[in-house]
Amino acid sequence: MPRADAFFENVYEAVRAIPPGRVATYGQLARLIGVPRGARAVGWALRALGGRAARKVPWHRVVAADGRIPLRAGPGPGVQRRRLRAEGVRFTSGRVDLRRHGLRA
DNA sequence: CGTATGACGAGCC
DNA sequence: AGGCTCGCCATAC
Repeated sequence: MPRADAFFENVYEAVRAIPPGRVATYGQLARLIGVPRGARAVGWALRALGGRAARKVPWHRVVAADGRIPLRAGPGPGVQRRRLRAEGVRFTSGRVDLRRHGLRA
């Protein structure tokens, strides 16, 4: 059972569960870990992700609810976009096509 | 212990 | 459609 401070771990675990070629939104992840309104907190957790730990977590598969990539993400939005593209994620007008790559049940 | 901050989201104007 | 404000959650100070 989850410890009280397992929030970050839960976030990372949820992100790790995102298959290549697919993306999830902050709010969606928050919901998966049982905190429906914790989208911002999820962002906090990912931000706390150091470069070292970032190697184990596919943070680039996390985008905003509208499919757009936050400008303050990781090393830079360009990196994230490039990585997603490398996984076959399609972009439409700078936005990820969530209907096609969104995390679905 | 109260205030401020932030890789967000939904609602309103 | 686009932009602004308020609300939520978990930290930092």
